[in-house]
Amino acid sequence: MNINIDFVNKLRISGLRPTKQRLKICEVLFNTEKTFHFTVNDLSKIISEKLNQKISLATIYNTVHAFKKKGYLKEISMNSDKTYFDTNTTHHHHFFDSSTMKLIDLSDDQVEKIKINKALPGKKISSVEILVKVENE
Amino acid sequence: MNINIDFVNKLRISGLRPTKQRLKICEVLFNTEKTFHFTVNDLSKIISEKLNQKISLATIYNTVHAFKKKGYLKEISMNSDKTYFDTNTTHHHHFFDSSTMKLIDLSDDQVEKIKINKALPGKKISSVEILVKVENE
DNA sequence: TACTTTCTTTAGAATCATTATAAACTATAA
DNA sequence: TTATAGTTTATAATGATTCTAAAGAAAGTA
Repeated sequence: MNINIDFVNKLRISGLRPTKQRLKICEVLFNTEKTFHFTVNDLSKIISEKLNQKISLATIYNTVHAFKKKGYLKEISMNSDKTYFDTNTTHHHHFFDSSTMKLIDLSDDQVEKIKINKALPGKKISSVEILVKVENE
Repeated sequence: MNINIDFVNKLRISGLRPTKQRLKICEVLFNTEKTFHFTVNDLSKIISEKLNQKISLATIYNTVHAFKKKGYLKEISMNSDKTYFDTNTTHHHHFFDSSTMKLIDLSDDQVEKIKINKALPGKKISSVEILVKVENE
């Protein structure tokens, strides 16, 4: 009946209480087939402008960080004054279009296997991410 | 005689006046075999603490940005609250050690050729950078 | 050399993203 | 219920970076 029942469970399983703020944020982030990239500010605007809801900025930060910690969001490595998050948590890469300042997914199978011929003693690799910068031709 | 004569020329050729602040920053950044990674704050500390010189933070920002624009410095793509720069402007990659929060160079020839099987219409690739995150074993 | 123009430096203010604080509120379990 | 631990919130604080506008320095010209 309620589409949110899944989110309630998901949150509970993760040890996060299903508050209405978190459920609303889940709806925005995960109620779509498509994955997408956003900043905290983007998310805040969607909630206040499109949905006419009021969730404190602090809560949005808290929630995004909690979701990231639980593995429901990924932080994207690139330099920008803002931090970008990605609802696609599978292993993948990104294009960054310098002309539009937009990120575009580059799935792992669209990149031929990366082989790194350097090891750091006592360290293990936790991730390998490619950032491909593009610009208008 | 003066080692700085090179920097004076380099700056002039680039259309930047060789001021004493810029020459001092050149010495710190380029007067060594080794390339290194730094933040504006690191650079500022080296100048004030190690060299006992006083260069305004605004000037350091200005200079670093000017050098980056001229291609003498590269900005490193990774998420951090701070912006990292690299005196190694050749095409290369990085390890980021999450345990120590330090960057380590990964030269281009230590990575087997990256092939990307996705093209974005009307866009051309300007760079391909890999960030390998590592942590203690 | 003297003068003029343009560039540069600077301190301090302003901005902006993010985090901390601490009080009010709410979900949950007993 | 009622206690407890987890959450939300407005607001203040922080910290990196940029802006501003005035003083200073380099380069060009006569």
